[in-house]
Amino acid sequence: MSDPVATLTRLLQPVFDELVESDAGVGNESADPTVRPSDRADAQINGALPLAKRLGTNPRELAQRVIDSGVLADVAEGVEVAGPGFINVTFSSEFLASELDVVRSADGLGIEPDSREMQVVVDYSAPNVAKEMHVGHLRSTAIGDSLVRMLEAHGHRVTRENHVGDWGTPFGMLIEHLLDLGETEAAEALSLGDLNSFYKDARVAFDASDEFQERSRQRVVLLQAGDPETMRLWEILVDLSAAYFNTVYRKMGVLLTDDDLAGESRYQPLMPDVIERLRAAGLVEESDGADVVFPPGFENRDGDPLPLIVQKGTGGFNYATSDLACIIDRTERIGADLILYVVDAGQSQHFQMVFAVAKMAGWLDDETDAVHVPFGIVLGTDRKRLKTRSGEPVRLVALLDEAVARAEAAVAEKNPDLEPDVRADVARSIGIGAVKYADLSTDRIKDYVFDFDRMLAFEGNTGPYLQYAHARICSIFRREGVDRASVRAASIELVEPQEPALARQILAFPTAVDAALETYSPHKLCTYVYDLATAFSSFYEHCRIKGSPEPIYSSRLALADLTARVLERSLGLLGIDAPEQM
RNA sequence: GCCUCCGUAGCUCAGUUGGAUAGAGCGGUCGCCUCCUAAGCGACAGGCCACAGGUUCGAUUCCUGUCGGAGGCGCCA
Repeated sequence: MSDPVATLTRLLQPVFDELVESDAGVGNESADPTVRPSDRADAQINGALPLAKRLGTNPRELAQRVIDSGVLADVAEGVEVAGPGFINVTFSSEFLASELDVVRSADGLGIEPDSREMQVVVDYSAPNVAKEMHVGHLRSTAIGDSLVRMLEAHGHRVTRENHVGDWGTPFGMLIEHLLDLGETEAAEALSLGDLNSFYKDARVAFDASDEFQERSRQRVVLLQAGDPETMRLWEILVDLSAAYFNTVYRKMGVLLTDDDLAGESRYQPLMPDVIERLRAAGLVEESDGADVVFPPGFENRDGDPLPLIVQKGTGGFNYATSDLACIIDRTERIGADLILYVVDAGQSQHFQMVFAVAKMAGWLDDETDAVHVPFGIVLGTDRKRLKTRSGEPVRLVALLDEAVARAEAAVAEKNPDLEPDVRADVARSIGIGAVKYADLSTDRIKDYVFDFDRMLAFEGNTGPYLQYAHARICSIFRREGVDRASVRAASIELVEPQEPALARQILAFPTAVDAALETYSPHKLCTYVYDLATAFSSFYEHCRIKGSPEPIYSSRLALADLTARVLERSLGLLGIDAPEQM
């Protein structure tokens, strides 16, 4: 780990251990040095206070003993005891420069693979076949995509699973509507990406005609029986929808492909086995005609035990059964150590119950964990759930297209010299990046306000600001006629105050990724990148590169290059492009 | 009624597993382009961290309660 704050912790841990061991009376529980970034110095060591309490000594004296150990001499140029016993540390420029040398020669820019390589399954996106993707799918897709990228960067094997809704009673209606339209006409309508009207028309036909309803019910029976002709028709719907989803995914620039499709239909054959195994474990009870499992600790509104229904009174299976089948499949076939469900917060109790039952059945344990990664809803500027004027969900593509169009207009205005085809690419990167960044940059558990003006304002904590910082650096090298790779061996000299500040921010990169991954919160990485871009902008204003004498000139170019690499990598982990000009 | 999540500057949000004087951006006021992209930088103003207790040397952070907002609560997915 190249982060100097982490290095400090590593250096100090033996010192704190020694202090604990030297006092027989306090047990051998280790003491955390508690090193934190500080606004009064580069870092502050807080661990002396609680330890002094345990040892019954004066905290300032203890802090002085920590300093007297001498371990800070190699990394710090300023060390002082402050307040009740804090130790303020200012890193030496030489130490920071040597840490930068380590980072810039490493592919991971400081990121290192986890000691335990895990097989992780990430369940995200999950649109419905023959239904339009809307804002609700934006969050799951963007957050899941970023988590996948971060997990892979940490050396884990990641299986993406797109749990599309491709099964269930609505398909009787959809297939009958397909037949009524005629296969070729229906195929044309669906391939245009107009899934909304297809679904709605089917619903209208269903509501208007008893005969249609009856046909639909018959069709569901045929579908569940695996009737070949019905399956063929069903596959048309699935394939056309998947093709449409792919156009959206390509537009968004996420990793999902057809290989990641793991629809509900895939788990249908596994359902009876779920019931059998639950029965064998003695977990199934009969309640009001349904087969259920009562996980402890859940109650309904009357205070009675709340069941997870695994087989309906009609004999059919439901969502819970399917989720349990998924868990079995993912742990036993894929060998998952960890399963992430990037699904809205409203499903929280459902997942808690499913996981509880899976643990009762022994499908999940300490070695194999399942985690619900919940997120809040997208609000309009009126603070209500984002909808169109007519009250319908906003189509995701409409949202993305408008963001790109607005970005294109802004680029045309701010940088009219850009070649038209370059401009289109840049506008796409900016527009999509702005939408994703707005989604990823706040704590996912909270609802957030979707506001084009804000996310595309190109100022403040937005995607475009970050991309701008990166493009600016690329521009420096273009203007100077210097190849970026050529400065990577140059000696780095940190002179002006903005230079060590930028260095410290660069070195904090792996810590930021760790923190984001620890709680599956991409916004922590967003906060980091924003701080990095800010540190660079400040450096750029105060530390002139062009015309500076050597070795300052090369040093600053090296710092700029490294900043750009970390910016690009960080944005990459968020699934956001870093254009070279804008 | 029970459960979960949320409540921080006028607005939108951070706050790194309890640390000193709570930070950004937008909006407001004021500076900075004969100079590498001003899509920028610097400064000022703006706070009872919803409220009340508790634990602690120390609480925006942990616990309890109250108020306010959102969501969930047996055969939809």
